[in-house]
Amino acid sequence: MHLNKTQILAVEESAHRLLIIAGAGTGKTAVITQRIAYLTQKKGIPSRDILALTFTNKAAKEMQIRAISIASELERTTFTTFHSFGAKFLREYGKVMGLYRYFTIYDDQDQLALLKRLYPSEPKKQLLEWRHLINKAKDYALSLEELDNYTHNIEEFRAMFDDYQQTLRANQAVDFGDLILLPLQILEQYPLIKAEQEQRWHAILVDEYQDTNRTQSALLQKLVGKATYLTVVGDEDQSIYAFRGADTTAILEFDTIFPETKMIKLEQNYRSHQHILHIANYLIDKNINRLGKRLFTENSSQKPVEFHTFTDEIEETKWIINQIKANALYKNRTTAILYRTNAQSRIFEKYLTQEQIPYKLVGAMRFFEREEIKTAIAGLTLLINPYDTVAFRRILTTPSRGVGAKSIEKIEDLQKELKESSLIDSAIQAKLPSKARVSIEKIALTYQALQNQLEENSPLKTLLATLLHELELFQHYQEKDQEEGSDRLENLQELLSALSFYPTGKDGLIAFLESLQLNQQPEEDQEQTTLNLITIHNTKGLEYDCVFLTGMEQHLFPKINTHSRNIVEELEEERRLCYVAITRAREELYVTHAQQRTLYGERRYQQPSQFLQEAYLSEDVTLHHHDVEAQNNGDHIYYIGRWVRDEEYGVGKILKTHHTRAGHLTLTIQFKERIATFFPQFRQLEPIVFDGLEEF
DNA sequence: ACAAACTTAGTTTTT
DNA sequence: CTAAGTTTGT
Repeated sequence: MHLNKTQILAVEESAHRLLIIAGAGTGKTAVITQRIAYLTQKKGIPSRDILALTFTNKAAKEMQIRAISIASELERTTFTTFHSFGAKFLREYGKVMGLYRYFTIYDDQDQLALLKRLYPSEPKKQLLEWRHLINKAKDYALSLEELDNYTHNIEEFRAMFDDYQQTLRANQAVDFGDLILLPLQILEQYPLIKAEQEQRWHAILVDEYQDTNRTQSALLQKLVGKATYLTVVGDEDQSIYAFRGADTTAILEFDTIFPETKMIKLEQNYRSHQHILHIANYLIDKNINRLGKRLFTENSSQKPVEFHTFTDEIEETKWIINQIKANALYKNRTTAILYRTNAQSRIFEKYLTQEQIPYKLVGAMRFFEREEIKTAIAGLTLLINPYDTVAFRRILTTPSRGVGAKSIEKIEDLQKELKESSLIDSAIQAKLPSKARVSIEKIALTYQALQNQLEENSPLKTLLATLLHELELFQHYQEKDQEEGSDRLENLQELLSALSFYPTGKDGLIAFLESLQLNQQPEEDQEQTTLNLITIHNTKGLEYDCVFLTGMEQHLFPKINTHSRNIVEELEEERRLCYVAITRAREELYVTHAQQRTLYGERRYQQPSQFLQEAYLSEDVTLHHHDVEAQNNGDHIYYIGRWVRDEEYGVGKILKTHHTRAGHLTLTIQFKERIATFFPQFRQLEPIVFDGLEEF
């Protein structure tokens, strides 16, 4: 691996606090992995005392593989996500917070299910808001007093929060927020554990630091001792998860949190060619809130970036697919069609299927979020966490077993009274309608048998197969598959085979469940597939030879909630998102928009995205029209003195027409309020005929 | 307790 | 337009 001068500086920096600002495609993974190797080899830090934290399991795995390929002793280094780290920490130290080793991890769905059970009559909107506030409180480590500022009904919210928290604990469950917050609280409250942890890690490296939330940042501070080498790598321009609690102040103010920080910027990009990088730089420069950097490349200029205008989304799709067909000759080339919202993938799927072109739809529905998988997981969870009411409820109600809301409430109430008794034991003792009673007894018997199997160390695969069979889940989902033509049974089969890689017994099962709850299941490599359909958010960290950035239309991208208080901040985040999209491309970039599009079953006129204007640099971009009318008339529809109506500025008169060096038309127009110059195809502009009206 | 009819709201989502 | 959620009827 050849490193440039700056990269070497970053790898060998001896400061204990190092902030590496690494722009897109500047080789940050190479730098982190090389630095880990350097720390072990030159600074004498044992490889097992190094902790590398990432946000996704994929990134952790990738980093681990690369590190080990540099130095095999790095297989002892811990590469993990913040959340897995938290989970592991809690399995070890959670006891002080009343958590047993077998606790369950609740995802967003489970959280909502729990809230819904606590407050069955509250409208969904309220529950969603509460969940949002709960997560916010945990992500930002807010005190209850601070939290009061976020809600109108303080009393009600506090009571709800208490309820929620107590139920979580009674269930022996934690949510994602707890995975970070509880370790932080343990470190705050137990100085002995803190002292132990400070010694534990001699070096900590954090990837994608721009995505840390406040709690993660606070946890990091607790793990870092004076002698710890702390290295964080990030890029504020690629922070696209603010809406989920990521807080760029962590990276922007890193040096105030950790004094005597050395900052190194990696600005040489090895991924994209010059035209692509130019427009990316030009666009992101419109953001105010950044540390500021300018990527450059020595990659020679190739094909300019192409901007394409279509009459509607069908034309857009057809053209893109033709383009892909034409380029199919190049093998080993990766291509991606990017869009802002998942719904946009549909039309591409439709036409690609029609043309029989294979593609991969990335990240639409995650494996472990599928209903049948969640049910199977619930079944297994109940086996090791007999207090998990969310899992219990799922098992009791899928398939329909004659056990309804009333019965479940009775069982849970009884369980609360009996305290130590498991939910299933409580169910046996509860007074229930006969139909429910029969179902419960069957379930109890099944669990008795499974419990035995688990203790006898039967293979987990056999165990799950028994569970699915005895609880009639195989049958249930087979029927569903026939009804709706789904592949649920197939997914269950996949789950079974995944299970065969885990050791037997409780520990194996805990490990398996945790890997599912934290989305650690291996997935195939997206970049290997030739054609990918993917949302821009999902492309972070990925790169493609050829990128189609589609649906570049105002209100679709940027997509901004008009009720929002921080429109400016949201717009900046959208701009960063666009920056991420552009910088995914290695060789070819096509940016497309349609003038009309059907959204929510309604035909709408779409204005071109403001980002088209903001990224347009005439020497790097060529413009293309696929509008039949405009092509026929050429430039003739716009001439000096002609009146036009612009969607934003209203009516105006063309003062000047001009052709750029690249041959594109610009118009200078006198509007009522101002004079403006722009490319007509970037605006919703139409020539108008006046009946002798010269005045505005 | 469950299924069928009706209403309603539509970003992005690493863990 | 659709998918998901709510209400209504058996």
